[in-house]
Amino acid sequence: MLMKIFDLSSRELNLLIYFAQLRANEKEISITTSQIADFFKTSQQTASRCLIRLSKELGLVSWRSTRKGSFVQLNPLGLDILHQLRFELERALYPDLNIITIHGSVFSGLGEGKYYISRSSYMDSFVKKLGFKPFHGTLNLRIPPVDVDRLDLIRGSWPVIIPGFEEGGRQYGDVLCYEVKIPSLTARVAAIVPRRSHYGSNVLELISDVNLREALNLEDGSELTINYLLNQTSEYDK
Amino acid sequence: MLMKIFDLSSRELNLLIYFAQLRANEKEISITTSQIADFFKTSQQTASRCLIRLSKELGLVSWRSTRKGSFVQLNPLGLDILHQLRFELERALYPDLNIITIHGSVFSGLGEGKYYISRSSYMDSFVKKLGFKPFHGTLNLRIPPVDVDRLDLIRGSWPVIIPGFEEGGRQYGDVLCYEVKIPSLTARVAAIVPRRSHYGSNVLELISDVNLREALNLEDGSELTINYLLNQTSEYDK
DNA sequence: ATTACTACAAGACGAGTAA
DNA sequence: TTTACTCGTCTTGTAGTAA
Repeated sequence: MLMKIFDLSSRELNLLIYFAQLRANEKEISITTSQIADFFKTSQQTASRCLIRLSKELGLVSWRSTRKGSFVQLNPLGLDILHQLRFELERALYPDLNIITIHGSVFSGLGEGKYYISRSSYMDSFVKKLGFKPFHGTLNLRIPPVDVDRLDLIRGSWPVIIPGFEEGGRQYGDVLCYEVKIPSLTARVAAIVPRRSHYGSNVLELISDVNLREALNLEDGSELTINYLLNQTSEYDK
Repeated sequence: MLMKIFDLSSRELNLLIYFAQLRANEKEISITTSQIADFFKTSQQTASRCLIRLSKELGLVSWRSTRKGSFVQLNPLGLDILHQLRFELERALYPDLNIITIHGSVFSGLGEGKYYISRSSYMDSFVKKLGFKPFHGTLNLRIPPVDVDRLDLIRGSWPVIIPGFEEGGRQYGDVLCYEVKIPSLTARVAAIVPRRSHYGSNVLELISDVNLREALNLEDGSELTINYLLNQTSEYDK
């Protein structure tokens, strides 16, 4: 489950930041509870308890402890919290930023997106949560490096969550959507991040109530601009 | 006094973010404690106490309450907290960012900086805290808009604090310094932000143990590049 | 409506300590 | 050395309510 920054104490939040600064999102790092306690000027017991809660209760870090020390790694949900915080902070410090524009170039995927979104359980949720029935296909966009930072900012915002399900013994995960606009197109469009917390990735899938390839006369390599509005009534506070 | 993000509870931090998103750093906003309580899914009483602590105890917001509601404005120290958080978060999410480069163009000030830094009490602190005796003058730099964002990032880091004092019935405030490097110059250099929390401002004063104008052969309008190293042993945890 | 007090409940913290 | 338990204390949140 996606978690919100409100649900964390200041110390837990700061601990996630501390771990990320030590590159604990890339690899497991070695640390002791006393080191953490020293850094936060608190007791070793509190540091230990904090670590237990972050891993067992909240699932934000992977963690194993031995008699000689602890080993910690941020997991995707933990990184997600930090990106949420970044998003809220950017909105706080730059309230004039109302729109995030990113560019992408169209490319053909393996048709996986098409297969996934056409599962009826997903389809029903799309209609219910986004208010439109997607065309049975997705448009893949590759985002240039210079725009990935802004894409991560979008990922840090609270998504429309299309819940996962199980079908035929197979697990289908939650799908995270962000409603976007394509300039001079009235159609409803949403960007899909198929797997949770793929920060730094440079691909995006678009769904729409129309066939975007036809409507915009796109082919592989075509450039496309999408806009994300920051101050739309968000599901953040629900 | 400058405050650290560790000293705030999660709710206080989130409340500052919330206020800033409502543009409470520019102008006083009208809000009720029940609205805050709803937003954070807590009680009206807790919201009230939180507000009291943020204003009376911590001095991070200006606040007046009436029988009909409250009026809140972020003060510079509150904004400062958010920039500190942004700095730590950027270091967390982009740990490869080790150096911040900003450009500036030299201009002549009114000689105020020279007057200020040559107060003996400041001078003594410079030697003690920075480890060098500044040349009796400052170099003014004007930062182009595109680099102001990075300048704010530097301002969000924990500064070397040169304490203020009183002399002849006049108050001299704390001076905040950030040690920087000028490429291909071995001299010690520090950037000064004369007044606290001037986020968004586009000027900077440099002090150094040498006369920078002479050493670099600078005149008004000359371009200068300065580097700020992120992972220098920081005073952050002191 | 509001804000914010008091009183009590729930939760967090740290000292001591076992493993 | 570690981690992490128990337990007493202190802090923080909420309900009721006054202004």
